[in-house]
Amino acid sequence: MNQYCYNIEADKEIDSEKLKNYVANLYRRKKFGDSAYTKDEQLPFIVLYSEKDKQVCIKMTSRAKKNIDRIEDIHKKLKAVDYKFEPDVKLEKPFLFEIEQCAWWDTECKVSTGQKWTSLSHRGPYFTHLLEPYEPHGAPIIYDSKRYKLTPEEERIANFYARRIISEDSGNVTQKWTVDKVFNKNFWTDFKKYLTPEHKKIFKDFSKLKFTPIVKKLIAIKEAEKDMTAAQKQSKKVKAAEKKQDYGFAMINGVREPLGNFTIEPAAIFYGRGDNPKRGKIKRDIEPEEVTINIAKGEKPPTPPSGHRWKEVIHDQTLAWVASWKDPISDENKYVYFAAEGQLKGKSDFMKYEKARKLNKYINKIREQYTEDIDSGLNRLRQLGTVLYLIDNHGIRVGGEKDESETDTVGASTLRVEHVSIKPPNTIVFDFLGKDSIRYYKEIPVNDNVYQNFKDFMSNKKPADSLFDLISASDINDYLKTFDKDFSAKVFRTRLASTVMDTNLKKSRVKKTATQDDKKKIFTNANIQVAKLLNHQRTVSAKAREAVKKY
DNA sequence: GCCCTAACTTAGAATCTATATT
DNA sequence: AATATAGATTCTAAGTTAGGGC
Repeated sequence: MNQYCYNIEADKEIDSEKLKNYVANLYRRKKFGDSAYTKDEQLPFIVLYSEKDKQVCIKMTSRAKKNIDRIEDIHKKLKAVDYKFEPDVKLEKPFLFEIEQCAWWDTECKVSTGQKWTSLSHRGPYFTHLLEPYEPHGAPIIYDSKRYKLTPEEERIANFYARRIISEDSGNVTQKWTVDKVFNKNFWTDFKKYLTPEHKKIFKDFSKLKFTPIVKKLIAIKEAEKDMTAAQKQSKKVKAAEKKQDYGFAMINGVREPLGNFTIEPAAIFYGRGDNPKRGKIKRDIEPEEVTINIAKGEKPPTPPSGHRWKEVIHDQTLAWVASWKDPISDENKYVYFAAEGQLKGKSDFMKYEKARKLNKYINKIREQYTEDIDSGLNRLRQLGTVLYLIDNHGIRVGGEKDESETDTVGASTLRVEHVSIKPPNTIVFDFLGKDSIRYYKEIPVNDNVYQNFKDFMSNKKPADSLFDLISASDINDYLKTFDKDFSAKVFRTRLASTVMDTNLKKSRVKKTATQDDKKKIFTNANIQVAKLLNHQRTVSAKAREAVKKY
């Protein structure tokens, strides 16, 4: 992180801008009577002020070792007088601000199941729409060749659509949503709810609405940002960093850890994947009144934005989240969690691989069992065995039940007759949309029993009928629980991917003479093998995406 | 027991940013 | 200096599953 902070001792209100400037000057050589730095000798840093922590911090924008050495050298030179900003405002000695790492593999930091934490405190989530109110730009919308000035609220929503037009015109996006009928219909239905009664009367037909002036305006704003002075750019960086400093961390079990997403999702267009029937709808702003806060008992609950209150404050030690609200589009809960590098996520990631390791020990036994079941006299068992065969050998997700308001995608247990075809003598062709509507197309050779089962489960059924009609995801998981409580369908996918990675990486160990470059190639190749198996889109860049598509 | 959903993991798309190239 | 590129980061949608509630 390379950030150093000073605690502030003050008896009066602090002029934070003045203080930040004072601290910045400590890191400019002039302060110590030396000759001024040349342009490229200047230290790359920004200065942050945190009201919440009563701290002022210097944060490096480049992590180069030589810069850190120079910073530390300056700290050694600081004298008592340097710590005195004003008669009543003093700084304490600077300390290295680090994300404290709690070793989750170590007993010291053991998070027991059930109880996730013993102490928990935080600043509460950030509400962009309340804390950074929308500033209208005034560009009009065109309806039937006439210009209409929008209210700030109308304009804000129109911006969402205009921004999408800009992204699509840039050619760097994969979807052309603005020409999609359902997307436009959903957007228009919701946009009307934001229009004033007068505009609603005039704007009758979405296809007659033109966003061109707004598009132009937004592009101009972006261009202007590029032309900002260095100082303006710097001040933008400082603002973002200060926000993160104040809202982006929480104290858990006495350790300061970063949160993953500390802003409540702002209003936006809902971009569902594939043929999600809700694509294009407008996701509205969430108010503090809808947000539940989870914090330790006895800890002071965070202050909501002024004029607002929280829906509820709870103290539940079995939960890993800090704030939650209901998403109005999906009607499902959204959460503010800790970032991946923290103890909770670290620990559960560790346990995930431990489960995969355990499964690897049992795998032969389980294979023996389901191979026998594939050939069972009971149809239900034959289906269970066949689905497990797909999950185990081909990493296909188990697939849960879905209703009509969701995208029609499937997994192994929810495959329908229309998703498979048989290719004699022994090949099954899979062609279906999986998670995120990613197409899964594979021709898989199978043994006689599996082949026969597919034939049987397809016969006398309509294309839209379920292939494995006697079982569901929970049956698969129940079946796996008979081997061990830690096993579930997803553990197979983790085990399979880990095994493929391991096998491929071992190739680099075979040749002791392998160069760094060779190793890199082997690693890249191993990654590709895993991605192929798991049917992942390797979204590295637009160009790579294109290449993958062609392939 | 079974159904439902809260809570948690996984993942693609878009955007940002650092660096290489011209 | 301007532009191109690739890798990192951000954002949030879409899965899975344990366990609560009947």
